[in-house]
Amino acid sequence: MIYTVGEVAKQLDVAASTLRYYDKEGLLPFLERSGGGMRVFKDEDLSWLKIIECLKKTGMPIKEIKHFMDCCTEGDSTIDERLSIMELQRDAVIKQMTEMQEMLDMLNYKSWYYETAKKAGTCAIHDKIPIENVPEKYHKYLQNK
Amino acid sequence: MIYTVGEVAKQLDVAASTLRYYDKEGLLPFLERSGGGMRVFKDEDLSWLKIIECLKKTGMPIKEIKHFMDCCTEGDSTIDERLSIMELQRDAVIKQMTEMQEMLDMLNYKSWYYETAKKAGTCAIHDKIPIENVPEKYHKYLQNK
DNA sequence: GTACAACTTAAAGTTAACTTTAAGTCAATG
DNA sequence: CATTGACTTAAAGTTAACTTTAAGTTGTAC
Repeated sequence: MIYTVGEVAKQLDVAASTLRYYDKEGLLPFLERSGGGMRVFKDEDLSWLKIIECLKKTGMPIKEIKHFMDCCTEGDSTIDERLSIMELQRDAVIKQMTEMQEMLDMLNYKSWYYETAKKAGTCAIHDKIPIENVPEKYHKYLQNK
Repeated sequence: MIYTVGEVAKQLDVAASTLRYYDKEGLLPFLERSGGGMRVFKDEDLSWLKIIECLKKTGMPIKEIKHFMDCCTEGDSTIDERLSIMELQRDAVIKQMTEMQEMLDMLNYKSWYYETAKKAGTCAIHDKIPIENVPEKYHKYLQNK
């Protein structure tokens, strides 16, 4: 199967203009054109778009993704570098997830805080709750004035 | 203890200009000033900065953070809304973490892919590896041409 | 073969979140 | 009380990642 830019955009839920922009920035070296100059996407190109999406979603800037794609085009001499790029990105994601978990913990505390305030009808309740009534996991968020 | 903008910037590892920008955008309604017009941060203000940081790191735009801070200033009549903001943000973070895990899985596959290519000296090895030698968890990334 | 929707390009515009600049003021030190 | 580093403001500048525009071309459906 082959697809136009609009069809691929719909499949991946991105704007067609975004795919054209990626092409202009050199992210899609695999892309071929029809006789009339239209972009022609093949099924295997969707795999490329998925790895690009993966790098983008994990925070890699367009220029670095281009560098990775340049390595892919260059061939086997860049295997080491590509492995290194993937490992570094994996480590970055693990770091991001660790931070996300910390943020989630804080949001859980804040949800508990406002649930408690809601039941009491006022945030002032939090000046009166004895520490032993605050779940242990939230102790680190309590202010030590 | 009280702190200047520069001291707080150093403590939280952000630029002082960023804190001034947040102030200008209305994110720091708790901030007081010295007689001479200098920003004065108190210890309890750091807790505010931490929740702002949490919302920011989980992708909330400045304008929405301002809205949350406006609610905080308004008082107990906004408890429901603040609870709702926290719960929605928590759900958003859970979604982000799920996606992150998928991205991590793909990066792990790609790392394996390039490790294998590195050992063989060529990416072409991947056309020759029988599917039973590909770890099960990576099967979903294999192209079905 | 003629509509017409979807494609093409280059160039300009948009948005968010800062960052920098310039000109001036504050506050701690010797 | 002068120096000096850190602060103040408003306004302009920066950057990334698109998005829109305008003018024109392609390809499919009737």
